[in-house]
Amino acid sequence: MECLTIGQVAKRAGVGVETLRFYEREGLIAEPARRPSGYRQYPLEAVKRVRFIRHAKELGFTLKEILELLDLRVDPQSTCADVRNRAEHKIADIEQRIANLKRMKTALSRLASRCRGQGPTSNCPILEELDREDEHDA
Amino acid sequence: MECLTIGQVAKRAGVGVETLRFYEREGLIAEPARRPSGYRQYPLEAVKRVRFIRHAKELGFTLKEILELLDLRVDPQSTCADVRNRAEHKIADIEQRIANLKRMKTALSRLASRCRGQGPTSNCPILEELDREDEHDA
DNA sequence: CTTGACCCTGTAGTAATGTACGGGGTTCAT
DNA sequence: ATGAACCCCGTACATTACTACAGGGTCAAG
Repeated sequence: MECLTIGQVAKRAGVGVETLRFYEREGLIAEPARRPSGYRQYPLEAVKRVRFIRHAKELGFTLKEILELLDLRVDPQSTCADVRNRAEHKIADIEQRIANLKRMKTALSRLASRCRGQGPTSNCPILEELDREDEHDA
Repeated sequence: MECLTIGQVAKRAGVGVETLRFYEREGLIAEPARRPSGYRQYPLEAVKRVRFIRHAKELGFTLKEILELLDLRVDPQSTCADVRNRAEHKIADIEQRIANLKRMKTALSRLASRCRGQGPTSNCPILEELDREDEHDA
C-alpha cells in the first residue's frame, strides 16, 4: 500500500506540516505508523480526514467540535440525528453571531450618519456618543 | 478634587479591577497618580474614559482600534472625518464578517436539510459531504 | 559522497482580552 | 486596635489555532 510523508499529506490536504503535527497532538488525527527512521507514514485516507477537518472549519466548527463530529462517526451508538443536532446548534450559534454583528453595524451606522465629517474631533458626534453616560446599563 | 480608587472606577465603569490594570499596561488609560501607600488615585474623568472603551468595544472595535480613536481625540491635527473614516471601515469589516457567517450558515443549512435524522452515522449525508474531495479548491 | 530538501523532537511565541493567584500592605469603621 | 474589605506587584493561566524556532537526523539525486 502507498504511504505518504507528512509533507505529502500536508500538500494534498492544503495545510501546513506543523498543522498536522498539531492536529496529531490534539487527537484530531491518529498517530501514524513510523518508518525506522522515525518518519511518519500516513495512509492515503489521512488526507481525507484532514480535508474533513478543513471543511468543517470552513463551516464554522471549532476544532473541539470537529473532534466530537469525528467521534460521532466511529461511535456505533450515535445516529445521524446526533450529527444533525450538532449542525443545527451550530446554525443557531452562527445566527446569534450574525444578529450581534448586525446590532453593532446598525449602531455604528447611526453614529456615522450623524457625523458630517467636518471640523476637529473635539465636537465629533461619534466620539461624543461614545463618551456618553449609560442610561440603560447593568 | 474628588478621587476614586481603582475599585470605585471599576464599579462605576462596569469592568473588573484587573481589567483596569490591564488597560493601564496597554496604554488605554493613563497611569494615575498614587497615594503615598501606592494606591492608585483616579480623577472622575477616568470613569468616562473606561466607559468610552466599553462602548467602543460593544460596537466591535478592538482595543488597538480604540487606542487609535482615543489618540485621534487628543491630536489637534485630526478631524471628525478621520473618526468617521474609522467608523466606516469598521462597518465594512462587520459587513464582511456577516457575509462570511451567512455563507457558513447557508452551507450548513443545505447540509442539514439533506439529513433526515435517521439511522446510524455511517451514511449521514452531512458527514459524507464533509468527507467529499474538493473540486473547487486551491 | 555531498548537498539540499525534507523529517524529527521539544519548547516557546503569536494575537486578543482578559482572569486568577500568591504573598503581601492599607484603610476604615467599630 | 482589630478585622474585613480593599489595594499592591508580578507572574502565570485561559482560549483558539496555529507558527516558529533550535538543533539535529534522513533521503534521494547527481
